[in-house]
Amino acid sequence: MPQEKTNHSNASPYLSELTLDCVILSFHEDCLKVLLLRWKGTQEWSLPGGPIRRNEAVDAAANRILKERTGLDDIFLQQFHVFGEVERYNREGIKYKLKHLIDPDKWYERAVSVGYYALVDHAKAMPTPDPFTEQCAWWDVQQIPALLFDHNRIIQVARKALRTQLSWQPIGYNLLPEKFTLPELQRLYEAILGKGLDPRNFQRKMLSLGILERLAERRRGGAFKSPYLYRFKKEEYELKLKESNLFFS
Amino acid sequence: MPQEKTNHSNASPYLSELTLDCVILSFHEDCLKVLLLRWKGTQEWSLPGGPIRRNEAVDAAANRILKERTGLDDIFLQQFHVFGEVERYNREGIKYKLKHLIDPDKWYERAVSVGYYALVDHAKAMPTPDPFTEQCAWWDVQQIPALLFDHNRIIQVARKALRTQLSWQPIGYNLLPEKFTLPELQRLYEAILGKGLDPRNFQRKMLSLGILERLAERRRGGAFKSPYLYRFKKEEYELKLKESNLFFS
DNA sequence: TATCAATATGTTATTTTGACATAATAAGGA
DNA sequence: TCCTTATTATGTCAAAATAACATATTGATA
Repeated sequence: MPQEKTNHSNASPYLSELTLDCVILSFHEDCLKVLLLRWKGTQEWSLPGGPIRRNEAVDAAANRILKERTGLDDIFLQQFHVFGEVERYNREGIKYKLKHLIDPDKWYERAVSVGYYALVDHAKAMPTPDPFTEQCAWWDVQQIPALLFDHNRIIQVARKALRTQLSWQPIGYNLLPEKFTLPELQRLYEAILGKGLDPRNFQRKMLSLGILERLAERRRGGAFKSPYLYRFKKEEYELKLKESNLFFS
Repeated sequence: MPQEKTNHSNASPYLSELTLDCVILSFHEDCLKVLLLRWKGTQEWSLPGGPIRRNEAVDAAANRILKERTGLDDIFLQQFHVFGEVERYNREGIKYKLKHLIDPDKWYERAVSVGYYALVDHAKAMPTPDPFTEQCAWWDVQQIPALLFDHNRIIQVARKALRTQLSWQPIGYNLLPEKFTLPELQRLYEAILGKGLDPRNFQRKMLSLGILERLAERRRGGAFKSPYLYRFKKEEYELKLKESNLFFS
């Protein structure tokens, strides 16, 4: 509902008050990784993100950024929180650190940010910097440095939202390669939940969801018993994603 | 992460691209009610909401609007979705319907809206219109008319989010009076979930959460056996609100 | 005091969960 | 070729949670 105001036909093709930040997660070497960008001429890192075009839906902008930073399309991308504190964006320290890239006088007064998280296949993603940055790399979520803006907090909130999602929706479709083993899936769950799980109980629970298909193939190459390969049953998986209500069946 | 742009020191004290909408719910006569506003000189209804001040956090704005429309403070208010489609706000039909209130030339080009829901005590809320509206009233969620903007959809999404919340968090602290009976609580759950529940199973499950305290008092006045009154144990309730992870205990 | 409507309450079978240990296998090295 | 080692696959049992089900009690009213 609007307050009356002037219709300032802004020349910029971007919204000036709203941005988004993407917590893009992958799973590699048994660790959760998050994609970060290093700003040109600095050692300062931040989340991928950016402004929203005036003719672009917010969800579309999130998909665009995911595509630009990883080359990936058609990925499960979840809004999880709006970061709307007044001082989250415009802080003198940041302006100073980035003044060689952005004129401090042209800094946004304030930017509210919509947080998204995405889960992608580590092997398929092609990390790509944006015009302000010169490096795009995966960081172990356990070893993230101090980031620009409130991005450390955004990652914390995303991880909590992801843990919550895990409790009533399946996870893993985009995070794992098409074929994977149950121990791999278990390690993914352990990485997200931050704790170990019993393999027997894990298998029982996972299989009971009815979203996994065991293949005849096994994985070879390790110095150990060959594990079976599994694949998600796409339809059943999507169905579980949509359901979501557990209480009182 | 900003694109470089001009720092247009906007004269308006409000953000021009971001608004919020509040789905304020209460429970009365065994039905879920939602608070709606009727615009001056029209029969058009919409959700409470509005713009965000430039020096105000988004969550603070939601609390302000809740306070302005109901007189209530300190209520559980939950962000549940960002509505960011390009055409959701600026549609010719709406401009025309409201042209006697807002100059169509001064209409926002686009407004992204953050959706919040709140659960309030029907008896304590004082429905109060805002400057654009002349009536503020409770509507049964089953009987909502066609609303302005995308507000019907916003209510649908809010109700779904609420059902999901119900599955892993307690509900009812602000929705019910301080003292209430188990059948009342059950009817609240039934209204939210849209289905009947078995009273014996409901009681067992609710009591097992450890957030209810049975009082010595009973409610008098009905032509039937006096039900016991209960009260939420605030601390345990807040704890349950914070926990939230159910999967693999 | 009889009736009525709503409330309070308990049992059982089924399902789900959590805790727990061992045998099988593939590779690599002796 | 065989032994070692790391990893995977798998089953049982007790406890807890769930779903399904019906009746006795009470307070007001007629």
